Amino acid sequence: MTTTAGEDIAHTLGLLLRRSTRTRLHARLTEGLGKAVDDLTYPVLSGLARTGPRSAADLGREVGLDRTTVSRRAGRLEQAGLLERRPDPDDRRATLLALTDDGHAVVTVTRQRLTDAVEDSLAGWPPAEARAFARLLHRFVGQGPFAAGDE
Amino acid sequence: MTTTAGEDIAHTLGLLLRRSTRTRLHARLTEGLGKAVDDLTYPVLSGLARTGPRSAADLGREVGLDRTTVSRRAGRLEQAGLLERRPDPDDRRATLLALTDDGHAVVTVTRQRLTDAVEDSLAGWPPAEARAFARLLHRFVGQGPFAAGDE
DNA sequence: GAGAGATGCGTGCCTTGAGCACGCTTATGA
DNA sequence: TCATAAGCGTGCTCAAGGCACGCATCTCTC
Repeated sequence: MTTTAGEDIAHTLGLLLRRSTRTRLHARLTEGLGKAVDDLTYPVLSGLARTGPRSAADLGREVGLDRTTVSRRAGRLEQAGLLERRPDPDDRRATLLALTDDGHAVVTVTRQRLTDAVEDSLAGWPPAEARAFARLLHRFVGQGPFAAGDE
Repeated sequence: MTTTAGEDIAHTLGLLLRRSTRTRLHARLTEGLGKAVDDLTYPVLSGLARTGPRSAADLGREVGLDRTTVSRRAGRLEQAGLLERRPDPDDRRATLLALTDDGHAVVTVTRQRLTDAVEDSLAGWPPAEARAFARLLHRFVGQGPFAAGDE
């Protein structure tokens, strides 16, 4: 049976986005980093790594969660020593969430593990195909049905 | 700054797998299909569509959920008329979860919407690149760090 | 400079969802 | 025929999310 490229890609994306696929990958990437780093709390770490210290409300707006939810997740990471709360020097009402050195290390390790896993799976590929795939994937995700755009 | 293909792909995958990305896509694909079809219950529908009628325990094993969890999700879909419970003709203890015609329609519509969205985003691509991307993505997901393999 | 409204955060409360344990029904095998 | 296993529903408990309230601080206007 013939399929169009769109059908084929849609089907493959379905597999990729499946919950079981994601949780397996997440478990693998964060193995041994402590139980505080789970699929709920890791986005807090990586969100802070991306932008530097900021408030729970700000981070919550980005990820679509209530600020109290972010704050409680941050609390678990704080207990694990991966994150600290510091008073905002410019606003004494505000509290900034900031990664500790250990917190940065967790993000670095996790990202490196993903990169390693990807490179392992590309090991047998002709370098030109790997680069072509990287380029096409980047373009697709940037403009595809996943781009934020409208909200 | 130069990046390897692996780094680039890993970074792009990070974006793709982000929760906000997924929930936005899910909302878009299931819009107007009734509130019973959410990100928790849809996998029940698609799981049944994939294999035909089967028990909650069986489906739960596949997706890594307790049978009671699957059964309760199925209950919501049943109330919405998307799914029905039928006695297993071969085992009077067992109950099979089976899609109704409406349930099949929901899965069909959702899949079609994903295909359409993908094809829209490929509209400006040279057909050869689209086909190449489909092929490379399929290969990557099949062998990459996402493949089940070890459990 | 002072007071009113706005903004930021923590905490209590309620709802939802997940999984476990128990009990009942039906299969299976000695 | 009876003991054991297997399947399912339901009650219970726990974790997590969001809302609302209260308090502290900021900002703007007069």
